[in-house]
Amino acid sequence: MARGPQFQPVQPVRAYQRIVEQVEDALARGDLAPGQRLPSERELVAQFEVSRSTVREALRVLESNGVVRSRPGDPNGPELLPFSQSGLRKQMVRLARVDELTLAELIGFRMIMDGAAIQVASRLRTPEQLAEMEETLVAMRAAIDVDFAAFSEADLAFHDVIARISRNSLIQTCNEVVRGVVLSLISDKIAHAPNSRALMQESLQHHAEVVDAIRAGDGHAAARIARQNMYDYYAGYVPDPEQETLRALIDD
Amino acid sequence: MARGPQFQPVQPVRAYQRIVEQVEDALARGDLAPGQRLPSERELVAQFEVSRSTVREALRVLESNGVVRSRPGDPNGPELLPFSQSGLRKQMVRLARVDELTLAELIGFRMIMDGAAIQVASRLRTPEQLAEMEETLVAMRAAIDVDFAAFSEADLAFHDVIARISRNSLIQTCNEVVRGVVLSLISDKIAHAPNSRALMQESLQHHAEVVDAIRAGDGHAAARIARQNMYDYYAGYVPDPEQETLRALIDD
DNA sequence: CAGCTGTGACTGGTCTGACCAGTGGACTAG
DNA sequence: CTAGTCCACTGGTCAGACCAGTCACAGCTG
Repeated sequence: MARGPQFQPVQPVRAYQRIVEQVEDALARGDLAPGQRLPSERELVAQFEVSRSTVREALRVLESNGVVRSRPGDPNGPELLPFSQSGLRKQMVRLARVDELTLAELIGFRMIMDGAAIQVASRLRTPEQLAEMEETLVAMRAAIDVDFAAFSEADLAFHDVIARISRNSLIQTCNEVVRGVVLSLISDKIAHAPNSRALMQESLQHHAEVVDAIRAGDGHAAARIARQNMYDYYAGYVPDPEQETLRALIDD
Repeated sequence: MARGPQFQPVQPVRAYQRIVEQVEDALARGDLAPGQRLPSERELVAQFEVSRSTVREALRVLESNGVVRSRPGDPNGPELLPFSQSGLRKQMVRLARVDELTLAELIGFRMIMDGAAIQVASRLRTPEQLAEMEETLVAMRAAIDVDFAAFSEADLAFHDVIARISRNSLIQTCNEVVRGVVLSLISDKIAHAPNSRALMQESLQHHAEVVDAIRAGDGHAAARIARQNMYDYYAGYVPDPEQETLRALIDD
């Protein structure tokens, strides 16, 4: 069993892929920057010396990856977009939809992420950021009198602040994405629950306790309360056997 | 300020986008499954009643998202792929390349996720699964004498077992993806470090301690050791100011 | 002079039709 | 039943065309 050179499977490189690579490389090198424009399709045809179909396929790929945006009629050509996490978000949504994640997995994930973020935040937060958190609490209280959508939005703002304080945008993105998926699965049930107002009030109460713990600098307690809150909030929609797995996440 | 109906900005929907949507929806609904084949491009032209350019642009988008793969000459048509992490990875790498994600964020994310998974695993693990973990330790020890790549692979197997025990495939996937991204960023430096062998040995030692703690049922300690290990392993590659943020993650 | 408007060059979106190299299943010869 | 040949069909690429829409600008209006 002589161990020869490690050959790689070779697949043909399509013309449009090379265009994509060239654009992305130029972007990574800084030769192109977000906000700038790409030449028009017909101009690219001339520069790359390929047909318009090929150029367009490359542009479609770039567009789907959130690198550029083409608008018909724009004389300035396709726009190079600022880097955003929307592509990452799209992929995660796909993961959630295709991989048949259970609600329990999604909620468990959030319990972990949100708990961790809160724990870190309670250590790193400045007084100003604490005040910011308290403002979002006020907004949540006001939103209860509007409707569930408003409350949900205010809740999102709260978690946003937390994630920002924890200085980890990856946590923030993952949290937002998973939160969105969870809500898309069960927001109807929650909104139409007869006791939805009571649920919101309880959730607000829990959030306030979290902030109290953060103010006291007890990240441990803050995280635990947050996980408990999430469990109380969502566990009812999870099948019994999986509830136990979730309960294992509450304590630490 | 009458609050009328909430209008949304309307952007034209391209024909190829609708094709992408239809395919993805069919996939999400289960009407299409990975492994199956899509009709040939010319057949799709007939079904969607659009031109081949449009069909092809849709296929390029799907291909770039990791949904299908087209091979020239294949009479069976484009293949529907199982979900893979490559899309997620690609997006993260993209963000990491332009500093939208820092190494510290990626590592912090792993510390949290891996720690949480280990904590849950120490509660849910069966004796058989504990044995499985110990096997991966043996494999890691053996791999030290081969090279860094082998060690890295064995390390991956360890974390795989952990994630599986924690019964949360979302954690598992995220962990693997981020791990891959981190390695792609710094594996060179680690592999060529003069003390790479010592690093591997130390890492193995830490892993063994984690397993010990899991065996003892002390998930708390296990998670802490795991985070400490990850910090020791990677912190050297992180700029000083961000190291502090990471240290905040170690304790709980 | 400022402001509005009409116009036209040009954009991206889509379509048609064509050619090529390569694939793989069916068919054939052994 | 196997080994080899062949060809229908595939995806990749190209060329050229039309359309609706956009934006910059020239020219008109006040």
